[in-house]
Amino acid sequence: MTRFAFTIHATDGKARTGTIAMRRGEIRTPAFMPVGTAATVKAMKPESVRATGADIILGNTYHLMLRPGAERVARLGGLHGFMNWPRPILTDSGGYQVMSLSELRKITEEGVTFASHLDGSRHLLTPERSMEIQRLLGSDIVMAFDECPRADQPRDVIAGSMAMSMRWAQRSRDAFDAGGEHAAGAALFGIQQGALDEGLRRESADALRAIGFDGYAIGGLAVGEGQEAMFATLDFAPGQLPEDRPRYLMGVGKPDDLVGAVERGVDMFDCVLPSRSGRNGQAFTWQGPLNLRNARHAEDAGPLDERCACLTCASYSRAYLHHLVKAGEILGAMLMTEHNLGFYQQLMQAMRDAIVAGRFAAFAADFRRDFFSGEGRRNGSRRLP
RNA sequence: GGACAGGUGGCCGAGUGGUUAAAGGCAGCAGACUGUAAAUCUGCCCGCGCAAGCGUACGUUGGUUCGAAUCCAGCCCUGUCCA
Repeated sequence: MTRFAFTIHATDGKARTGTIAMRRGEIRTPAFMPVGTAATVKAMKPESVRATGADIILGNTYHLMLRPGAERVARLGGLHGFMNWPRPILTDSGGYQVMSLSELRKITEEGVTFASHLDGSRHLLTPERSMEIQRLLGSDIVMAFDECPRADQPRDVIAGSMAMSMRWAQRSRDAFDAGGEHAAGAALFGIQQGALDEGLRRESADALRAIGFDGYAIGGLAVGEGQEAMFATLDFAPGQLPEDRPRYLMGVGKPDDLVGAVERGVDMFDCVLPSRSGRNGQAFTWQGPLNLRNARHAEDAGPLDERCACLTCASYSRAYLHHLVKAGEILGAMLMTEHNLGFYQQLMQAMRDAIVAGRFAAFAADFRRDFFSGEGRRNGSRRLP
């Protein structure tokens, strides 16, 4: 059985398309991975997530260790069976929560102590414990435990944080490798840090390369620096990482972020945006984002997007979705999430096709023209008679 | 017919002499959301004005007072109970 094999099928400029073969299934790249933090992609059944075209989803170490608990998931046979998602799962290490729950944690060289956001109880997360939790969950792609610092920190703070994350990367590697049977079937990704600084990114990449990982993530971006700064960093960061390994830009992003990042050599993405925005009434379309709460959709009988092949667009009007969203109906969140995740997967497929066809630049230009046309915001595609 | 209770901005509902264009909630109108403490959060929400400000406004009419949504009187209306 293939543990982990990344094959690049075609390249176009810096953009690449390929597949990652793993025991639980194949991942087409560039890939978008829906986020299922608490063993669920919110508002979606796993079958529906798969139907959108997702090959892999995320789970989260911090959230699952608090509830229902990693050992409990292990006793129940692992995360895949527990949540009925038989395909690959990537688990984040809890590194992001070091930032997002900053008011509830304390960092030392040993690890991070969190006060649970659920009941205030204290929990120590170390590289070793993070690896153990991800093993208990049965993760297919395990992420090294890192610190994801905010973007607005001084350079020496970023440098110190990055250096510690690299030491934690080595400890993650060692702990993962001691995982026996699980390590024989799963992959481990290292995470590059260094914020927007090319030199720090280089140091981080070299440190990770020396340790050796199955894939390399670019962390610490999309944390408030803005798209221009993120792209400026992505102009060099992917190239610092091994060319024959997948590059995963963590936590990104908006549709135009994805296109710009693929253009710069990124292979994998995850983001809560399509699922969260869906629950909050925002739909992504080829013509840009739509806020379905807006009154102008109230009598629009057309679909969210004429070009979208998702199940929501096949059967439900903007008018109906507007009603559901305004009324706070659960179905609104479900249909909107299904559309957004479907749209993201169609975007990824379109990028893969464009790379194979050797016309990625043209695709990106067309995409931006339409996405920023404002058509999506302007008016409905069809009116009630 | 009588006795109580009450009439506040689209709705519900605080306020009970001045700092009240009037709390708060809902509805409405927009905006945000990027390795998920989020089916969440933020702003606007009487009219005119960019603003300062001006004009209207707490059932209604009149009165007390320097000043009233707040006190007094008449009237109108609503609810509950009694006949």
